[in-house]
Amino acid sequence: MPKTTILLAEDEPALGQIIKESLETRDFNVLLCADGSIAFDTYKKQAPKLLVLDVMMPKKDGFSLAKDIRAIDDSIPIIFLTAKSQTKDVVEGFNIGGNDYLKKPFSMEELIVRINNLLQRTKIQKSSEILKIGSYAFNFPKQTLHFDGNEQQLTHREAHLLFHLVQNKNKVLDRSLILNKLWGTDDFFTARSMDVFITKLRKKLKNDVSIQIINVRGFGYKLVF
Amino acid sequence: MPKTTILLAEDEPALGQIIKESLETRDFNVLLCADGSIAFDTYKKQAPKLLVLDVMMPKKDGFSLAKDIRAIDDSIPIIFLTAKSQTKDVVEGFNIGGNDYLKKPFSMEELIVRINNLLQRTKIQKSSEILKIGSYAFNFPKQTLHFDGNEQQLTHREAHLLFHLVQNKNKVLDRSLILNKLWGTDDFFTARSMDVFITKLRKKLKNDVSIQIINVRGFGYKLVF
DNA sequence: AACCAGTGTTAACGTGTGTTAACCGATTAG
DNA sequence: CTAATCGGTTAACACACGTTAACACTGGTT
Repeated sequence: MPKTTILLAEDEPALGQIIKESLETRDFNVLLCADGSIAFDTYKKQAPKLLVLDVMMPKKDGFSLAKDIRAIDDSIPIIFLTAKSQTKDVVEGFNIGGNDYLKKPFSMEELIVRINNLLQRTKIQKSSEILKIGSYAFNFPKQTLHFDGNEQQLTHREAHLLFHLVQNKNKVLDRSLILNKLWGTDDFFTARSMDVFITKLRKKLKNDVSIQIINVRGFGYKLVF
Repeated sequence: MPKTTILLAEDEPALGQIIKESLETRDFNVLLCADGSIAFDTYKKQAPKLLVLDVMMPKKDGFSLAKDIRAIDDSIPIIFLTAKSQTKDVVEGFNIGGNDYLKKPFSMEELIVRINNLLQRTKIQKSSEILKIGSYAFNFPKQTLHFDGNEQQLTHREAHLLFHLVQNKNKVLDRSLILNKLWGTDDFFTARSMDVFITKLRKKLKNDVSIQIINVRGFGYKLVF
């Protein structure tokens, strides 16, 4: 079993090193970054499984970093570390999409417990990799849709687009967000391409009439069922 | 829209009452229980959506209670409250299957943020939220209006405007308020645009003559039925 | 190398939504 | 009574999106 990689963004070298070593004794692979902007590059290159971000850092702080990462990845668990004890910051942290929040000083054991808790949650989500969409069953890793005993195969793009729609069900999924995430750019052609895939998904989901992919003009799409 | 019910198990009456009242001002329905065994009975009878449990309580403590509830329900979010600051307890809390852990003293705002965070994660589908408007059935998430078996599709703007009218039924819905909320600005053109949508809604609701969107000159509109 | 099947992109055309404009009636202030 | 304002209604318009099909690219097979 390969080690789980954790990205740790902490500007204070001494503290960062201690946390890194502690986590490594627990069999994690730790990428220590001294600043948010370095962390962002490292994130893109190394694809860690979890982020531990200090809020106050030079150049790019933890909140700003989290915001950028959330724009392209809304499932990776994020834990904030902070010396601030104001509730305001906790609130902001959760609003950005952080999953947990630890006030300094904290004990290593507590950090480890929270890391394991979050990892387990995402593991459970992944193990129940079959998502229910109305009377359909959507197997994301296998890229299949089941309805009433029959299976249809989805393509890579179809599956990913549907996955994001499901994750944001009953919420409007922003057009440019998904374009940037799946296509990498948001221009005229990719937008038209996306329209084509929406059409394809609607066709493949038409057996259950209670499922709808609703367009919100100028914003994006909303999956409801 | 029914309120979300939260079960709060806290043996100290003064603290329990304060938390209860604070949560109630945030529009939660709170079941306050003075002990774990009472809480367990209440849980079974009332089926709350989330648990906030004090760890140290007479008769039956929070951990023991959580263990019993987890045995029959492994999805309900659990938040532990404790005066203990030992990491050992945090660890135990997560092991039992708690989702979050707050050390006393904590700020109410922080508790509320964590509650909302957990609820959002396990959000129950609001898609079954069907509002009745006279003899119409209005499904807001699906943007549909049902009357006598037939369905009409509403556009995004129509649905939102109608939603706000319904939420303020029999009350005057302020013009500029709704303009700012739906359009973002309140100028001549958006105001005329809104008039057009009022016309559209009146047309789509004309099957039931008892429904009226009444104009209050200079103020706004009132939906009555 | 030629072929094929599968996937995604581009193109072309059609449809729907929301904004703007124009014209009208109703209400109210002076 | 008259002018000014507000809202009601319809239609024209621009543009975002829907749909279909043709096209191009990829990787595998013969």
